[in-house]
Amino acid sequence: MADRQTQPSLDRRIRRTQQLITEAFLSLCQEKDYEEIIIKDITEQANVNRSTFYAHYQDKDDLLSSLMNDMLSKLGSLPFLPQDQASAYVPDNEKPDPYFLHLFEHLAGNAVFYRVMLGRMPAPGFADRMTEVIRESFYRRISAIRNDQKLLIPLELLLDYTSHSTMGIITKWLAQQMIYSPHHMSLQLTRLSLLGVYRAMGMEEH
Amino acid sequence: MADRQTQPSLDRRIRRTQQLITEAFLSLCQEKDYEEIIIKDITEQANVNRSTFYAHYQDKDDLLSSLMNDMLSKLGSLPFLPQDQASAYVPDNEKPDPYFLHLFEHLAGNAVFYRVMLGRMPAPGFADRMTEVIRESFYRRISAIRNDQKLLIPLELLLDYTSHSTMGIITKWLAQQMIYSPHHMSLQLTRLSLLGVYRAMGMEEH
DNA sequence: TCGAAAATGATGGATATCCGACACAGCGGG
DNA sequence: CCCGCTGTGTCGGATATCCATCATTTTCGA
Repeated sequence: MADRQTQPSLDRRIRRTQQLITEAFLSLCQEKDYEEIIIKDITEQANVNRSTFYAHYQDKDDLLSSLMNDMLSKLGSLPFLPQDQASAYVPDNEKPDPYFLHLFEHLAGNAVFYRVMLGRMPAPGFADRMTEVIRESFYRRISAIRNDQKLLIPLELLLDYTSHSTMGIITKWLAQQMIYSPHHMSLQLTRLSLLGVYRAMGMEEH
Repeated sequence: MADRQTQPSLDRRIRRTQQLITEAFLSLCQEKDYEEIIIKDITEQANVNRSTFYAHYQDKDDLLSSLMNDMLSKLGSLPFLPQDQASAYVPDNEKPDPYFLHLFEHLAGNAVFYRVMLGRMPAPGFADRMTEVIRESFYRRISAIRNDQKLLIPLELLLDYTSHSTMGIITKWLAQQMIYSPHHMSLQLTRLSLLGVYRAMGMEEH
């Protein structure tokens, strides 16, 4: 079950059922404490037979764990480049970093999930794991553009700084019902990065 | 297939599939002319296998016809009384007639359907059939409260008058994106009725 | 603490839906 | 007119999901 999202030919029925279960679960998480939610609630909300739930998940904890793993996997796979372009990104005050754009679009498209995990619940350790995934993405970003030169700031410190600041912005944005668009948020984060982080990473400015 | 809505124990899979197909179809009707819509479009939009479509409907026309029949049947079954009350309604300037409230709630809950049928398409004869269903409801309403007394206005005229005026209000409301709530609309229609129609029907005023 | 009710986990048989494929019809272009 | 492409209607076999049921566990109130 852990490789679910990597099976492109998955029967549409499976995908549909899992989507129904996921949405029902997240909806219930918005109304009830996790411990209060029972399987019967989920399957009724999802309009799915209870035995079907067990065909996909072992129990409620497995569902939660599966959702978190799936989502963090997607989060960690966000591309650094625009979808229609192969050239490297050059930092620019008027154009959002593509990674940030993908990030906020991803978050917006899964807002209920992230709001529940980071807010209402919150899921144990999820925020930490998410921060780590973002940190890892930044690390891969830096590795792709720096081979030998010495950073202006110790790498570990830089990664901690950027991942936590990014998480802070994200959490606030979600809590405030995403009143700014993903494009706006990614542009602001790009500008904040241009104040120092990009330079610390050794990226040339536009 | 014609008795679909009268089968309370219908397998949830069937209900779910039909709902998916219905929503996909209506969504496409909002974007394309009816003649341009092909079965393949519908099943792709619904994320349902094409053979599944044929398990439920003979063709596109059968789908449309079925939707119209289902909806008009529901429209014609709207209750005259509030859901929590068995006593007769006494006309009152501050309380909406329960029938009107049910009517507008029903319309609001199925706004996409009605907007497509009465606006974007429009479906041949649908408006006339809908008017007839509403007219029939008014007729049943009058029959329930009048047995022997003579109406102030010929019955046929009264029914034509009220059904067409109701339809006019409904069409305008849907076209204007339902900016007023169902409660508001039903209260206004009640007040309009109090200006004369209820009296013509022989109802005592509050 | 006990008992009843509710929830769970599992199972067997039925069925709705899936996929892939085929024959056919319709359409547009050479 | 022929050909290729697309959509349709149909079909057989596979499978995901359904329902009802049962045994067990958990929960809750007296």
